[in-house]
Amino acid sequence: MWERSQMIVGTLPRWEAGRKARVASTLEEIAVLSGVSRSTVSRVINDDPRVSEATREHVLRVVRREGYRPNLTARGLASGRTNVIAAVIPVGFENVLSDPYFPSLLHGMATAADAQDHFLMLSLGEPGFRHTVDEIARQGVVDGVVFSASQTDDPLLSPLIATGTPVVSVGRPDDARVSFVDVDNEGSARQITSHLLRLGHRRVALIAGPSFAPAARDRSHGFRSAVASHGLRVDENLVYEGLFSEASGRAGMRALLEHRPDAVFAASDRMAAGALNEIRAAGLRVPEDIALAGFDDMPLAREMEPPLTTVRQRPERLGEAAVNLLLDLMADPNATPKRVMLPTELIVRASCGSYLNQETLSRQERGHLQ
Amino acid sequence: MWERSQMIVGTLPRWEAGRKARVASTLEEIAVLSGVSRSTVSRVINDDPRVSEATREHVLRVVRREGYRPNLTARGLASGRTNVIAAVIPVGFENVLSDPYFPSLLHGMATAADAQDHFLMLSLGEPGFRHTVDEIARQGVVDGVVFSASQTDDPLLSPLIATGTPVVSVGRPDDARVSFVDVDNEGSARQITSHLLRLGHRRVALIAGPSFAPAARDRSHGFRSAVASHGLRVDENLVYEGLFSEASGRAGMRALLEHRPDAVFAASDRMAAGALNEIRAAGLRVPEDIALAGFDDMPLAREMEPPLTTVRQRPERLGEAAVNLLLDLMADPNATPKRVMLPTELIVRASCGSYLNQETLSRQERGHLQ
DNA sequence: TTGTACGCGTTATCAG
DNA sequence: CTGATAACGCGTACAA
Repeated sequence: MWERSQMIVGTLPRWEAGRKARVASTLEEIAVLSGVSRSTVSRVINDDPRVSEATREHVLRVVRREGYRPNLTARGLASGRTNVIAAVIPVGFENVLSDPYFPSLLHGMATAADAQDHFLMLSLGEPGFRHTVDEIARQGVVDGVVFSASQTDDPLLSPLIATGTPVVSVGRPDDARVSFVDVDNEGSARQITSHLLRLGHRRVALIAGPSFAPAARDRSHGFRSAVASHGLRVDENLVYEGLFSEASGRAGMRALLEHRPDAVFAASDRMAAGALNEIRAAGLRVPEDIALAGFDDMPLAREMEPPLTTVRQRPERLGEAAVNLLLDLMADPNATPKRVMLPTELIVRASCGSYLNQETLSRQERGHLQ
Repeated sequence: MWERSQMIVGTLPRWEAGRKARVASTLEEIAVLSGVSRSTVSRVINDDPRVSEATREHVLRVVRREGYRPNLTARGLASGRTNVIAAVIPVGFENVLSDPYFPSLLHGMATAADAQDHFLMLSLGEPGFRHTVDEIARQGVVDGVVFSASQTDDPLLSPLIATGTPVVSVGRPDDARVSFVDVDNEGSARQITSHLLRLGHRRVALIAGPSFAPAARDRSHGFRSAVASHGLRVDENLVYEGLFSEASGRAGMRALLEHRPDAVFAASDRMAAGALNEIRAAGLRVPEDIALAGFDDMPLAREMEPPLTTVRQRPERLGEAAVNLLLDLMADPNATPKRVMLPTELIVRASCGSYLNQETLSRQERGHLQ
């Protein structure tokens, strides 16, 4: 049963409609008002040192009085730079909804861009859209692009690179020419897997992410490396490849249970959540029967029962780092591709059983819980 | 206990560094290549009818062959319009994280903007940021602004309006001069309250949103209007003003329980979730002892136990409508302020007890659940 | 129907 | 240190 409220389109009482504040709005006007040439005003605006302190102060006074702001379009045409960078987020809409990763990432990018006097243009890059990133780049509207795809061989990337526009990828892309920022997926996975092994677990299973995603591959490598360095063999029966989703985590756990793991590392918190449900459905307990660990430290991780041991990454920092790297690249056009790896934190909670160690728990609570 | 993985900055192997594809990139070049004047090419690009079919086809062929794209900066300078609109989202970062409202809204705005050949510039408008919206507008980088604030008397709004830039607000603002899009908060609240009353509840309580928010005020009015139209008096002991947050919902419910309500309408799903927790903590059941309804239809609403009866609004549609209205306004500069009200849907789930009516349940399931 | 010429507001390159 | 003046790439009256 449902009802619709109707759609209403109306008109508001007319006010003092858009009375535009009268301000001097061109270099020329400021020049006349302060009795110097356009060029001098331009120099003042751009902090060019070749201006006497006296005229600079005088001109600045007029500029402030008139509330003058340079027209960025004209500046862009003359200088060839627009001070606009694009954020391309070609991920399905579902993903954006289910997880605060992208809002955080965007927030970080917007913060860094603003701090460096740049503007951020949003491009979703979805299949049905008319304007693709490379087109936008070729129309000269942006000076550079931060590219954040879920599939790192995204079809939008190649044409974009071909335009010669500086690009930074968030997450390691397949194409080795592009600079990128990323968290240390492999090292982090090795670390959390080692944590499970040090707690005494010997049949540690892996619910991996999709192998087409570099991040997933890196996490799998970290897992294997940790198992090997503890002198164990990786039992391929204890490895399942999922899709980062809760459903695939659940399916993976169902498959793995036959092989009696005593611990599971899921390469995403969502898959860990699915695994937990399946473990419960099988009548087993976490962490008493099976220890569980995830990756991402989504809000979900803290709210799970028991709270999930996981790897914390900070999407906001990724966004900031991506923009800063991009601006570096833009400053030095023929720089070599660069990469920036951001640190992660291992967040130990109850799901892996280490809460049995009281000292560990209290340190954890002081530092990171809640 | 936690460990940090280290930050790594490295350099990638140098590839065929940024080989920029060679393309004809100005009107002039195209003109030469096709043996006509710049103006003619310009006319072709802009679909000016005053071009013979023959030359049009010829020029278009060259344009396509050369992969020419007009420089939007130059076009902007010449035409005075940049085809860029700004999305201003001056809400705390926490809000963006906790709820898919803003990602949805942005998605809708991006979709509509792209469909109409416009670009979307993101401006968070947070207190610490250097570049405020009005400044951006005055620098001529955007043709119009969609403003989506939580507080509708946001200090950014007045200076923005003073610039004369077309503005559309998402949600009714205090300032009557600005056009806006909104959902019918009052009508929807009246509808869901009536639903509770029709189910036989007589002591229906309200957990309202903050009175500084027009949406909250409108929902409160709708509630009161429904109660009155059922011939009842509003018991002010059964009204609590919260902050839309879960914590305030919980606090509100604690206060209301003393006055023995048999139903509660919370003006947001988050407050409803808080209320549910408090009801549980008091040893009462939903819907047997107290019926519960919310507003928003966040994903949370479907996942609650019991699932929450609520009002569905579609932030994505709001975003599309806002952009479309803005473009209308931009096309007609001295238009009067307009408003667009979007429909909502009453989503009936188990939390209000109407699941006792089997017919209602099955229709609901067919149409809207899952 | 097509071409000429000017203007949009800035930056950058020259002379002075 | 300052001031002309030429780009920047495109739109658009106006003329042809």
